[in-house]
Amino acid sequence: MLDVRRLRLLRELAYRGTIAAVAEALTFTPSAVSQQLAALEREAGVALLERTGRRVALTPAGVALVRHAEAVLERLEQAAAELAAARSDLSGILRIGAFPTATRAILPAALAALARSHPGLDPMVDEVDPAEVAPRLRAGELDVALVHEYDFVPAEPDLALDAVPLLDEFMYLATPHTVDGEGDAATLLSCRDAPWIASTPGTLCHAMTMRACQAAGFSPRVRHHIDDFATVLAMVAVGQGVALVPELGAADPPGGVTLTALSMRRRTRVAFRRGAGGHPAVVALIAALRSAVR
Amino acid sequence: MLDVRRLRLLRELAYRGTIAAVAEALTFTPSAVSQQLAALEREAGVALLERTGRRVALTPAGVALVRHAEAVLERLEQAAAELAAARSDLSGILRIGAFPTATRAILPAALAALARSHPGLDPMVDEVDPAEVAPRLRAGELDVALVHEYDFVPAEPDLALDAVPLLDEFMYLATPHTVDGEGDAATLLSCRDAPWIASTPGTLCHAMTMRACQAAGFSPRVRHHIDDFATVLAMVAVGQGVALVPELGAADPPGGVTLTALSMRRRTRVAFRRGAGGHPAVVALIAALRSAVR
DNA sequence: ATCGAGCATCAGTTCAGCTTAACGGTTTCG
DNA sequence: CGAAACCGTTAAGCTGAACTGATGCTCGAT
Repeated sequence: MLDVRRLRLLRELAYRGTIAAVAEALTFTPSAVSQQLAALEREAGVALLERTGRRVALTPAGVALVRHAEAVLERLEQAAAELAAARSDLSGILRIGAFPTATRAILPAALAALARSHPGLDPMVDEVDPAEVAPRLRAGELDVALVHEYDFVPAEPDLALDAVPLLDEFMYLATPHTVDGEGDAATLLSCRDAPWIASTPGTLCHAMTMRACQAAGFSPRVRHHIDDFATVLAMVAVGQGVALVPELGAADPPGGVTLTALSMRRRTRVAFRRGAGGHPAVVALIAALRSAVR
Repeated sequence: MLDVRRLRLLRELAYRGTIAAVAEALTFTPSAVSQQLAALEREAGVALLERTGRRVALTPAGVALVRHAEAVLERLEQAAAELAAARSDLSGILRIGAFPTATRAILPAALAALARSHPGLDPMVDEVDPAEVAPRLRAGELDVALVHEYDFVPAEPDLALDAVPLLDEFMYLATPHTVDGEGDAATLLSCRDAPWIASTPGTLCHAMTMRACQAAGFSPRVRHHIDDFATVLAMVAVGQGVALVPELGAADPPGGVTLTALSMRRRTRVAFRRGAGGHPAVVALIAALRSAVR
């Protein structure tokens, strides 16, 4: 019988590309991963890995096996969820990943609701950029995560993960009040020469600002890199630049800031390992999140 | 993550009912099985087994988990089959279970065809009564098995196994020639007072004879217990009794025997572990069997 | 040409899981 | 009603699988 732990390593290799990365993700040494994958190949009787240069790549047989591994792991996840549902007391640790805005705007109310409905559950929050969510969910470092995607930065689908929608927001262009008034509403293009405030490079929000401007036909001149939208708005208010902010980040704008709704939207979803959608803790958290965003 | 080896033990327990039987089937000690199931329960966090008297029974949660175990094991079987199909050379041992008549009437030609088409494959035949096939397939002691079922002895469906039809035969009533002729054709009922020849008690064929007679309204007086149908017919020929024989067992009847076709049928099928239907060795054997029965 | 990154291999160690042995409870049979 | 057979559990000890750490090799980049 094929060893499921080894199949898990193979699946992780399919996502991460190198044995070293798999080892780091699952807190093993590369040596252990290499040995286990070699054992899997011996079991399989077919080459699963191809040594290309100093890396390894999956053979077609390896890719095919990964698909089976996904299915098996999904079903095991489902079984675990059902067992958890069968337990009368819902307790234990629930590791939640969330992007900063959600941590501030949604999670407090959601965790309060969760504590009321399921006092035995022990939520642990990690601030994680959506770009890093998928690997950490797969690796089991997180159980649930809040992620978002922008019109210009669609999330690629992940066979190992599943998600349900939570929130659908407008994006706003934040500009400082000008003394003489602007007459027309601000547009992306009208800000092409203004200094911009974006998030830290490498984050999804940073990519969103860059691509939105590029789609409007220009490359923004970014002066500040700031992740917290409240801070961003404060900077906009004092004329340090313009910025794109989502509805959640613009809930309580300071004076001196004009918010112009754009047609761009941001969709927030709750992601989890495929098969874990029936887990009572996941169900409970989703319910709490929904109640928190009304 | 739930341990699949332990899930396999749980599934086996669902079929066999006692830990001792599971241990024997998988060649462990009862102690090992007990320890592993205890570990599984600890992992699950829910009671899976109920101690009732000196036995154990599955709780509802245990039954539910077995369903997941079936699905996981099926998918693993499928993955193994696909890997085998990816191998250029089809080699290795193929363990075949067959009931005696099939061993004699079908397998020689089938194995010859198999050896021609796949010389690298190493078939090993075990004579196994259909009643014992299911556990041995599940336990992995057999890879493929020829089984049959009679109208009166339907095989109960097994979630862990799959099967494809191979052969559909008439059953014959074998009676000795009488000197004065019988006028009418013999019927089951006309033989109610004759001595009967049946198979060894405990086999499917034995059950078939008993139930067919009971359905006709009488209880047969069994004088001989003989499994080989050629021998049975020889005994019928010398007036030692009457018997029910399938078409395959009556291919070359000796003189002195009258064969009367009945409306009863016997269906022969090829069984294998669910998910292994795509295994190239299984596919090859089924093709060889089909060619052997024309 | 040299250095770093990445994978494979080997030896050593640790721990999960097996066996053996012994015990307690339950059913069955004389 | 007592004894024996059966079944499951627990404790103790041992074996082997799997992980770590060290070493070597190959490829690619500076």
